[in-house]
Amino acid sequence: MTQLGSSAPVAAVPAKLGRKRDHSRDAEILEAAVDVLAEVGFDGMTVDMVAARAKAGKATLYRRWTSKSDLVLDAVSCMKERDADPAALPDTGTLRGDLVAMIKPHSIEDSAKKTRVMAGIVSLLAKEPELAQVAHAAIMEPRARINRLLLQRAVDRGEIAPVADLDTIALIVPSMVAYRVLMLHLPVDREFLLSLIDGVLLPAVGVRGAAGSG
Amino acid sequence: MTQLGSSAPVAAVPAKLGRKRDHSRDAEILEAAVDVLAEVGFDGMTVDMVAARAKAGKATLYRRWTSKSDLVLDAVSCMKERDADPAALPDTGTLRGDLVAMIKPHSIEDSAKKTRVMAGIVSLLAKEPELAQVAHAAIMEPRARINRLLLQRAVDRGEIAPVADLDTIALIVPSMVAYRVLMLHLPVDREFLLSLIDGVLLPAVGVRGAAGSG
DNA sequence: CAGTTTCGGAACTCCTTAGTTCCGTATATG
DNA sequence: CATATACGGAACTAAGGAGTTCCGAAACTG
Repeated sequence: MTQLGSSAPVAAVPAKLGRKRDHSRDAEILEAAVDVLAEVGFDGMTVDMVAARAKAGKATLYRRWTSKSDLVLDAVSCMKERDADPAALPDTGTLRGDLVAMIKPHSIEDSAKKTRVMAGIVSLLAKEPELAQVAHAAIMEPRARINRLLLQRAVDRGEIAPVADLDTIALIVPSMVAYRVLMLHLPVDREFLLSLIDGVLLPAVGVRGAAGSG
Repeated sequence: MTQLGSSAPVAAVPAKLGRKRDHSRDAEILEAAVDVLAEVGFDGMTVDMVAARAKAGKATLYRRWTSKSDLVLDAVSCMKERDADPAALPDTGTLRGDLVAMIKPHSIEDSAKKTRVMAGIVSLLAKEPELAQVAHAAIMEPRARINRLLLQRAVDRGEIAPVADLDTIALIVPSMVAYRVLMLHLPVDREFLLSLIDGVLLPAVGVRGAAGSG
């Protein structure tokens, strides 16, 4: 029945400390599953691949998850990090400054991997609505959430006019990044993200930047 | 070797007129393949499914295409219609009018199906660069091309300022439609498309529409 | 009306992979 | 040291699907 929530990784455990059910081992296996998923997709992925990558036996995987689908569902849902603390987000005083400050090599790499995972399960989503929800919540929504926050702060400080459709605006960059990775198979680099910010997002919210004039 | 270009559907043939190699039969089979692809994706699709849908024998399929991949490659590339004649595009005098005139039930349905096909092969694109190119050219590029044309006309008539990044702007709507269909599994209806036009695309090119005011 | 060709369809082979079982080993407990 | 538990790994079963082969039936050819 591909039931989720069966295992919550806890970490904060030194290393292998025994032969009791080791929940940090779960996390290692799930991480291996995510890696394989990103590389070959759900249908290209075999349980043996995941076991090998995690240096585990296939039996171990089936002791912890009931099926391949169950494993993948858990792996995807565990990709969701704690929501970023709003106080920890950049606060440069301008919307553009905040958006640009979000562009870091680490976040680009992270985003690319998440998008590749998404690519690996896209064809499943139609059949598995539960996975669709979990995947979106874990992979796509966090970035949109941050964008909504930055935009709302810009509205609150009067930098931009109130936006009618904040949810849609916040999806511009994630959508176009996903398109570029999935459909075009082009890399997402700093330059591309800057062109989205300056050429699409900021103009769309009424900021006339250095790019627009002709 | 998954070679393409092996069959060009001709149509313009009354019906079954003989036992010579019937190229309109190719088109029927390819259409069946596209339908199945849209419904279950590449990995969910079996050659038997396609044969059954086309009321053909599996042997017939293998007489015409060397492999499942070959069949799919041909099917996807045959989805590309002739490029729309620029003269046949709407010409209402305003960019918004042209964009809205492009929203027709037929085109919405067509776009949804194309996007579902794309979803069915996304995970393949990483392994099959040839398919990636063909799929993009057949499925995604035509719509972007139309958008580029409409935008360029608006620039030419002085309605909007010259756009630095026309290619990117033309991808806004296709990207966000794809995102909505693939990731969110929400329907793409007229209302959503209008909200993209008025809430994202037109603001991004500097048209202050009726939607923006708060 | 023979001869030819392609057809639809069924039966078949072969391979991959999900899921199971078994076993020797390593570690913690007492 | 004896016991119990979970482990990694390998061998196994079962099912599904790609690709092949064969055959009787249709329909064009001449």
